Amino acid sequence: MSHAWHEEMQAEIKAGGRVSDRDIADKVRHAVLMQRLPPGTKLPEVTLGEVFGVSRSVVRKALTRLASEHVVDQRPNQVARVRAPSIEETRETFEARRLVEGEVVALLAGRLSAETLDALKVQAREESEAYRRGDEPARIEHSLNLHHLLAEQSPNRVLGGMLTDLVLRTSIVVALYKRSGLASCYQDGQHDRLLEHLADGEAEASRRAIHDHLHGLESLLDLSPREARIDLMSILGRTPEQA
Amino acid sequence: MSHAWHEEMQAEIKAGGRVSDRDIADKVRHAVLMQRLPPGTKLPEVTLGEVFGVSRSVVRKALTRLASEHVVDQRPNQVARVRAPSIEETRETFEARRLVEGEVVALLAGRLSAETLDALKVQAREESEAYRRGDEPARIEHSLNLHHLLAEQSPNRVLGGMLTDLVLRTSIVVALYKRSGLASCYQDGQHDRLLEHLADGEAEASRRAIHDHLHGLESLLDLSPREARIDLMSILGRTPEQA
DNA sequence: CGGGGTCATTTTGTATACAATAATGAGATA
DNA sequence: TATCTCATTATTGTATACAAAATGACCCCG
Repeated sequence: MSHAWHEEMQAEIKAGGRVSDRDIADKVRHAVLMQRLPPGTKLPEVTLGEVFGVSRSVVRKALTRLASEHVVDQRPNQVARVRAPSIEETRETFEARRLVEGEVVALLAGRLSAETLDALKVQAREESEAYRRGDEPARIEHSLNLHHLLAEQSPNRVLGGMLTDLVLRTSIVVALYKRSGLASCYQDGQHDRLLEHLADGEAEASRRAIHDHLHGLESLLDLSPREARIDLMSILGRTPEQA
Repeated sequence: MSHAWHEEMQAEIKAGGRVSDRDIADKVRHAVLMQRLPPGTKLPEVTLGEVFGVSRSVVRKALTRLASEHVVDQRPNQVARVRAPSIEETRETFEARRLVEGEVVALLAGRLSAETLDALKVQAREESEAYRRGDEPARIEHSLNLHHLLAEQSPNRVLGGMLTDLVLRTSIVVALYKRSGLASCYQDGQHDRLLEHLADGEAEASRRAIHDHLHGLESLLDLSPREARIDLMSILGRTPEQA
């Protein structure tokens, strides 16, 4: 674990009251999303416990939760690590998300209340503004909020839950495989177009918009199998940062 | 928890060696599927621990795992219970499964090896035979095996994992909402038809076959909202069996 | 210089003790 | 008789101790 993140967490802890396993999971998940904890990072139970001021029991539950979300790799008798999905899994995650999110927005088209539509627009605008001023963390945050809102609003809650999971997994692999040159994966206007179709009640157009959006996002990644960055890393045992 | 199940488990434990949280989760999951543990059944940690001869630590992990699979309801400071999905959730689960399993079989059409195709046919035949001789538990087992095989063979492993989850959840609600008069939810020949389309490489026909199969299955359930069996049960605090 | 094995260290797995919270039931009161 | 209160009990939440396993370093030997 990185020392910067370490101290940041401890500071936050002092302020608040007790921390639950959910709190820990939230913080770790967020750190992974923000690339503060790169894939392969070890997450020893005692260390995490010290960071958050709780015992291993609570940490273990948090790690188990994160493992069920595919954020962390938890194998028997081994320290948990931030997961590093393969290139193949990345493609499959995108395919799955296209299927599920496409269906969700198709179901959602024309059914959104004015309030939620406004909330979605706010996130889209904030995202675009964050992009313009070069604030990538904020940009990611707002993009995530937008898709998370869509998942929450899904008339089909089961599909909504699956979508929440897929949005998380997609974000992780985007952070992992983003072309090194690229500063951001922002695609101008795509969210706005989706929102228009949703407001107009055009189910199939909404589905297409999401498909295009996700295909575009995937195409911004470096998924060339030759390099096999991850495999090399794990094979060579190069662990980004230890506790 | 029922006493019959209780003793059965203890007997099994004596035979085998140590039990892991995964073992416990497997056994409980299976019992739920087989309706040995009806929805709402309390699952106190100490009791389960005694049954399986382990301490609460292991039981807790097993319960957490089952909760992430939506088999069990685990709320803070309350005893875990076998989940009782609502009628609404039942419909949504079926809808989600149609989407996902439809896509999986479409991807799978024409890509199955002769061996797996044979394995699938074996399960279909065994299911039909179990139905004919009135062995409902065996019938369910083979039907589950068939769909589980499909999920495992999915070229897209992410979709495959989601399908595994949905097959489980569907089975639970089928057990819950099966029309009381019906002895079985077997639909003659539907699995065979699907297998034919898969062998012939007809993706869209396979998708339709699954859709029909699942619509048919759903129509065999008693999903009339007036009765609201579950809600009544939970409101009246009627707990099927205590520990 | 490299391979392999042994031992100390680290880390997880499990059980248990105690604290905190929720469920239960008895008894008093209207 | 119904209901409210409060003590009792049952159950989960958390921390800790010890066992088991993996890790890593070191040394020996080829």
